[in-house]
Amino acid sequence: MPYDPSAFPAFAVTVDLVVLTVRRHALCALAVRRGEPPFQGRWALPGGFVRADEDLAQAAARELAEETGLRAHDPAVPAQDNGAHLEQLATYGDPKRDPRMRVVSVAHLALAPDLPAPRAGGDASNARWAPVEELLQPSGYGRDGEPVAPLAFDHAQILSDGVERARSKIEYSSLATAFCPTEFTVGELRRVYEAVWAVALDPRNFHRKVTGTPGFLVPTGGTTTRQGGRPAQLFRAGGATLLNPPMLRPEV
Amino acid sequence: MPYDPSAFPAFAVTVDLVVLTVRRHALCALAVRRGEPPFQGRWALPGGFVRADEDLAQAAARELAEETGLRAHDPAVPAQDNGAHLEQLATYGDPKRDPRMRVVSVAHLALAPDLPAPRAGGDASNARWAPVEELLQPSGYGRDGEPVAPLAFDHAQILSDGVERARSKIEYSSLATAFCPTEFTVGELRRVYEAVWAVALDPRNFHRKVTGTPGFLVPTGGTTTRQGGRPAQLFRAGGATLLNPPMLRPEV
DNA sequence: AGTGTTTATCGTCAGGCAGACGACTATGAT
DNA sequence: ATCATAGTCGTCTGCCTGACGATAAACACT
Repeated sequence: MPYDPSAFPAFAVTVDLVVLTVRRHALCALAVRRGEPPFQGRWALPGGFVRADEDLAQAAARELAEETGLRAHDPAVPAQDNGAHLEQLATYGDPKRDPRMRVVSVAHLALAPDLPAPRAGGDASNARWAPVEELLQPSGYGRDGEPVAPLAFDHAQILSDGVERARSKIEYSSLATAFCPTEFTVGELRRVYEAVWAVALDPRNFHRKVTGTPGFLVPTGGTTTRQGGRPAQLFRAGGATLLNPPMLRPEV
Repeated sequence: MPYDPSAFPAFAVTVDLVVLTVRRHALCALAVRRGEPPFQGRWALPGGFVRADEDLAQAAARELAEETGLRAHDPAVPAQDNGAHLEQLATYGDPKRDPRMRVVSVAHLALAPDLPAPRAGGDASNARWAPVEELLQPSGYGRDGEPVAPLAFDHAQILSDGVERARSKIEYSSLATAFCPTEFTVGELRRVYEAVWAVALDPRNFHRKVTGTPGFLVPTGGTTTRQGGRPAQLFRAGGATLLNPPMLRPEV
């Protein structure tokens, strides 16, 4: 298999981002409006070309920062604040996925706490958080009646894969805390699970499970009543990244 | 983000394969000897360029067939025989991973039953099954004293990721049957788990678990004594792809 | 033929964990 | 004061797992 540089076809390589957050009890993804053809005016996942001297993870972190202002968590520094979880998702390379040229896209998955407001290069009307069910419908409309689906290119497939990855990964890892602010309550964490899985969980069993798993949550000592009702203890994410035994997703 | 074709750097895109099998109670991977620089004479994972009109999965299936003669399972046809499991693993794109040029490699993971003999374009001396521990050592030597490690490029990292994927995936899926021939016994399946995880499992509890999981195994009616001892029932893989609850990997 | 070895298969028992759900606590709203 | 809301602690029951005893059916010896 010779590596003669003239013997292989040239590809463009991009990174596309599935950026997920939980807003108003719903799992939402970041979508940006396309400014030029093809799919001009349609919504798509944020993304862009990988630069010549850039690693794939670097490119994804750069795009994430450009679109949301979020810094990506360095996996080597688990106790870092104010950063989003970022991981490689999958790579999409159908020869016809972009009508103009051969583009291979390395999709990444980012999980972020609820953010003040989206921005896309400072232009708010060209970026939005939309519930994933809206984005994944064959033809979806947002609350303002504007069409938000289907997404451009194969981005519906990418988003679907990203959502499925997130849904399964919070089962056996502490990743759900990436959707929470630095300090959070057990109830807030439970509402994250309920939003991502779109199910209702028993508050008592959930409390027992997460507080009984060593290393998952560490109490900060403080309390809050920001959710109403009795004051709740505040926690922050512990060092444990794997949940064993896992949190079980209820059957249907 | 303009898509001007001159505005992006050109990449070469390859597929690399982690082909795993179980031989002589050990998890083995397919390695091929490099015929030209860089890393000439060293062992590497099989792989090659993605062609201009080819999907990534097609390219991986083609490389797999070229190197092993195996056809890849079509995931839409679960009851297919004589095919290997093939799935995308991850993508590696460090700018310096290939010293000559910018190469992005989409690694794939293939699981195959024990095969008669490896072949690399008909040249057996340039392909071999090697235990993954040998291939992953900082400097490993095969049973014949020939150095087999370290692998070329970043292939040790890719192999390590593939092995970890296989180890975790047989926990919660029926993927371990991909290492078995069409018909197999419970004991043979158990030896697959033991080889992949490098642990010893209790035959009685394992038998209870796999025969008690609906849809995992379907008896064919036949028996065999090819492992010695009391005749064992023959099974084939059932339709179930997910194991719930999962098979638990022992601690330690 | 008998004995040992190997592998397969069935059973038993105790501990751990999850689902269902009762009870109580501490806030803010009316 | 009363109610609604959310949080937290317990109890009970059933399922699953790990540890391990016992039996079954083949082959290899002697």
